[in-house]
Amino acid sequence: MCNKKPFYITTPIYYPSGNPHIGHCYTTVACDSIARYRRMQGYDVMFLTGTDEHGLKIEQKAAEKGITPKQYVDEIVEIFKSLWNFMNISYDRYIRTTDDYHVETVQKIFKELYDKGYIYKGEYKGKYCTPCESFWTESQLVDGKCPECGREVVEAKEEAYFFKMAPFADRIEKLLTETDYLQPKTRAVELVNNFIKPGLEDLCVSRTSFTWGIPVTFDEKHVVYVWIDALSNYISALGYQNEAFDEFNKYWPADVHMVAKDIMRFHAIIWPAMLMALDLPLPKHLAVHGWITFNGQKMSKSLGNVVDPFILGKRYGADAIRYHILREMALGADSSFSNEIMINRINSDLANGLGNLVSRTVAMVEKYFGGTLPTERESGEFDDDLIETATALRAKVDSFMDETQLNNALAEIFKVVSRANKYIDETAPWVIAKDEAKKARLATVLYNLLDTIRIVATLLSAFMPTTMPKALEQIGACEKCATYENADKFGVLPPDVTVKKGEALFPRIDVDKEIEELNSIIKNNSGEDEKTKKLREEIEGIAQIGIDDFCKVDLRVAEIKACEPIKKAKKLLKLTVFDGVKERTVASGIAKYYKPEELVGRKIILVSNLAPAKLCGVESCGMILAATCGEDVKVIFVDDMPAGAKIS
RNA sequence: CGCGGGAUAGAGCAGCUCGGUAGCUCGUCGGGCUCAUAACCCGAAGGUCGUCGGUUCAAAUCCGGCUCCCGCAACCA
Repeated sequence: MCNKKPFYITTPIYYPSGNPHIGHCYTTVACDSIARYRRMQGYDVMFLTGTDEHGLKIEQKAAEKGITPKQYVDEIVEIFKSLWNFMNISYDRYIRTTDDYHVETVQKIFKELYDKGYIYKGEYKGKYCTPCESFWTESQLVDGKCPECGREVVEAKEEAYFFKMAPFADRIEKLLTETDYLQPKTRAVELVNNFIKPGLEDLCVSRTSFTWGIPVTFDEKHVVYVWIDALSNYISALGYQNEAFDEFNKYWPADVHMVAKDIMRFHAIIWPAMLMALDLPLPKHLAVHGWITFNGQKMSKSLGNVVDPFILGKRYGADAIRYHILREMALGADSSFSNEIMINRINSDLANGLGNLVSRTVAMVEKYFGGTLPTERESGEFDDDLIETATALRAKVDSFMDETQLNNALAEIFKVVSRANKYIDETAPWVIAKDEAKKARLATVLYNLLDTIRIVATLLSAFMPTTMPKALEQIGACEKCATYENADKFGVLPPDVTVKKGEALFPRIDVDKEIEELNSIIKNNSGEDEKTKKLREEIEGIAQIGIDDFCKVDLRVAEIKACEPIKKAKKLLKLTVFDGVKERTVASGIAKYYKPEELVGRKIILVSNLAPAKLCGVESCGMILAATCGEDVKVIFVDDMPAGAKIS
C-alpha cells in the first residue's frame, strides 16, 4: 500500500472577485474526473484547488461593500466551496492565498529570488489615475482615460521590484517546443513567436499602489504582485518552505496543471521561469482547454449570458452537467454551450442511452426472473462480440485519459452503451422469454447485459460520481465487483445476481418546455436587471463637468471626401474629411461596421480640436462621433448641414 | 508581407502525420420491435471536402496562389 504512485493535479486558483460560473466548473470538473480516475487506478492522488485572494480589485470590491477584503473573500470562498460540494468535487486540499503558510512561503521565495539576484529594484512606468490610485496599461485605458472613473490619467512611475526573465528564455523555448509539457502543443509556436522571440520582458513582481497583498519582508511598503503570490500556490500547498505540510518531495513535480487558455501564458512561461530560478523540477504537463462559449459568444457578465451552475444542476442533477461539460470539451478548442445542446445531449446520451439501458435490463430481470437470475447458462450468437467490446473498453479509456482527452474517453464508453442496446435488439429477450425451455439462454443474455453495465458504470463513476453508484446498486453490483481492477474482466457479477429497480437515473427532459423556462429564469435573474444595473453604475460613475469643460471640445460637421482601409489595421479606416476650411485625415475604428464606399459623400460630426496622434502609421487629426452598444456601432450622420457647421 | 488556427452533408465535428471507396453525433425521412425513460434497432436521403493551379496512375490528405472566418499581438482619437 505504501508504494502507491503519487499523482498531483491542480486547478488554477480562482479569483473571487465575483461568484463562480460555469467556466470555473469546466476546469474543476475535468480535474476532478481525472483525480477520481487516477485514484481508481490506484494512484496516491493529491488534487488541489483554491482561490487567489489578493490584489487591487478585491480591495476595491470590499471597500464598495464597506467590509474588509478578508471578510469579502471569506464570503465568496464559501460560495465556491459550496459549488464544489454541490458538483461533488473531490479536492484533497483547498488553498487560499491568505492562508498563513502560503504567505510564509511567498515571502521566503521572494527573498530567495532577491538574494539569488533574479529580483531587482526598478521603476514601473504606466498611466496613473490619481483619484483611483491605480496604474493602468495603455491597452486597459478607455478612450485614453481611466477605465474605472473615466478621468484623465497621467504618466507616472513607481518603485517596484522586477524578476529577470531573460536568463530562462532558451530553456523555456525548449520546454515548449521540444517536450510534451504543453497540451495541446499547437499553441507552442504561438507563444514562442509572440513572447519569446521578441525578447521576454522582465516581470513586475511588487506594487506599492495597493496594500491588500503579501508584504515584501525586506521592504515593507511593497506587496508581492500577483505572479509570485498566485503561481507559487502549487508548491506552498505541499509544504514548500513552510511547516504546514510535508508533502513536497512526495508530490512535486505536478503531473497536470489544468488551465483555461486565457492564463496559459502565465503557466507556460512565467511559472517555469520561477521554478528554474528556484532550481526546482518543472511540472510534467500543462493542459490547456478553451472557453465555454454561449450561443457562439464568449461568456461574459455584461452580456447577461452567464450560466449559473447551481440553477442548471438543481434542474438536471450535478452529474448531467458534469457529463455535458466533459463530453463537449476538447482539449484545445472552445466549446459552445447552449441550453438546447445541453438538454439534447443529456436526453440522447444519458436518458435514452445509458439510463434506458439500465432501466430496460433491470426491468427484464425482474419481469422474467423475479429479480434474481438463475445460474444455468447457455451462450449464443452475439455474446462474444458484446463481451469483447466491453472488456476492451478499459484500455481505450486509459489511453485517452493519459492524454487528457476526457471527451474521447467518454465517447468510447458510450459506444459500449450503444453496443449493449443493440445486443438487446439482436437477442430479443422478450422472444426468448416466451419459450420455457430457453430460460438458460435468457438468463445468459440478461447477465451479459448486467455485467456490461457493471463495466461501463465503474469506468463512468469517475465522471459521474453521484449517479453511477446508483446504477451499480440497481444491477446488484457489490463494491468489490465495481472496481477498476475488474473493469477489463467479464463474469464478475455473481451468477445469481439480484437486481433492484430504482428511480430513473437520468429522467428525460422536455426540450421545448425547459428551454422556455430557462430563458425566463435567465431574463429574470441576470438579463435585463444586470444590464441596466451595469449601465446605471457606469453612468453614475462618470464625473460631472462644467459647461466650460464642454466648450473645450469643438464639434463640427465635416464631409467625408475619401475613405480607405488602413493596411496594417483590422479595425481602422482612414478617412479624408473636409471640415469647411481644409481637408484632414482621421483614423477611425469602424472598419468592421462600415465599408469605405458607404461613407464617401456623407457628413459626420468631427471632434475638430483633438490633438493629432499616430495610429498604425497614420496621422489622425480629429475623431468622428459614433454610438456604441456592445458590438453594435453606428456613426452619427448629419447630411443636411454644411461642412463646418458648429455643434453645441 | 506581425504571429497562429480554421473552411468537410441542415448543425457540430473526425479524417490530413504516413495520398488509394469520405466517416461520427444530432436533426430529417422510411422501416422494425414492444423489454424500456414515446425510449431502442435497421435503412435512406443529403457533401464536386472554401477557391484556383501544380505534383501523381491516384489528392480532403502533399506543394503554391487567392478568398473568407476565428484567436493573439497592435492601433477601436
